[in-house]
Amino acid sequence: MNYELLLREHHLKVTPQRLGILSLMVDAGHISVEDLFAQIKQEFSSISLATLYKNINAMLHNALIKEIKVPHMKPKYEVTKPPHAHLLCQGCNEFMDIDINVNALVDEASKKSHYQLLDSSIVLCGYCEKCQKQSV
Amino acid sequence: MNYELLLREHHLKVTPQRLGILSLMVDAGHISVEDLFAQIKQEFSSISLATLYKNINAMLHNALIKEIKVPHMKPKYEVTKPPHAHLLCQGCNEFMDIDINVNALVDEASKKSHYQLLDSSIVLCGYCEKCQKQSV
DNA sequence: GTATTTGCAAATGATTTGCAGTGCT
DNA sequence: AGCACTGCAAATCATTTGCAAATAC
Repeated sequence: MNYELLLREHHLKVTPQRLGILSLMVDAGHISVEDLFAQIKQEFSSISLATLYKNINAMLHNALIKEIKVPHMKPKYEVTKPPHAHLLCQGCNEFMDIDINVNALVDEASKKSHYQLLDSSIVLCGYCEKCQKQSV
Repeated sequence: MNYELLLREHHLKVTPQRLGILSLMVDAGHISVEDLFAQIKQEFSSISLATLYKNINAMLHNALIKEIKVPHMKPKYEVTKPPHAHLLCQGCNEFMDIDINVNALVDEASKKSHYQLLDSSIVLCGYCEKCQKQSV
């Protein structure tokens, strides 16, 4: 993925810190501020938390990235993708996208409520295959 | 609703503060810590924020109530109900339950992922009928 | 060259903790 | 009686802000 272009398309100047943030975020899929800071410090030992927060906010503002609020966890951030749902394993904390038909749900909600729906935030919680077996 | 019984069933002692919290939470449907504190102070002028937080955490721990994390807003709390979805209007901040078929979505996700799914957190965002008209 | 971004330090805001006194069962 | 709950004050943690120096365009 071309992160320079991605930043320019969203009217943000290209800086090494921002390229690093995007690259780590894409690699991780979803990442918390804390984890992102720990990882990016390995590349830019001088980066400050304030810079990280400012950049996350700038990217949120331009919808380059999206904040996902997860029950009982710190918020996570992902580079914006088409509507999808998330799965959280309460055993091992695995957190992943799942490709299911979100549209059907949104359409139904829209019809019933007469809302014009633009965005969805869906997290399904439970236990992954591995953790189900271990908990027996 | 019998709040005393509800507390006892969840192994929590009955105190006037807790009865007040539950009553306000049920009346509001969903409420933030801030709003809850403002409202409960009218009844118990001496209640402290620390007590409110401790009680919310105790009730969360026993699954008497549930935390709902809403994009761009402070978390809200509701007394536990059967699985459902939420609607948020980005114009007027109306926040409400919507009765749609969450099961279909959960089943699909479960089949695809082999997760055992126990809980869902669903917020759909957009504009209510009124706000759609006003924004023209 | 100008405007924006960075990194630091300090400020703010939200939530938690420790403790002494009070209330529930 | 004994343990849990309350309220206060202080502590902690996450995030934001102001500012001077550095960087992007």
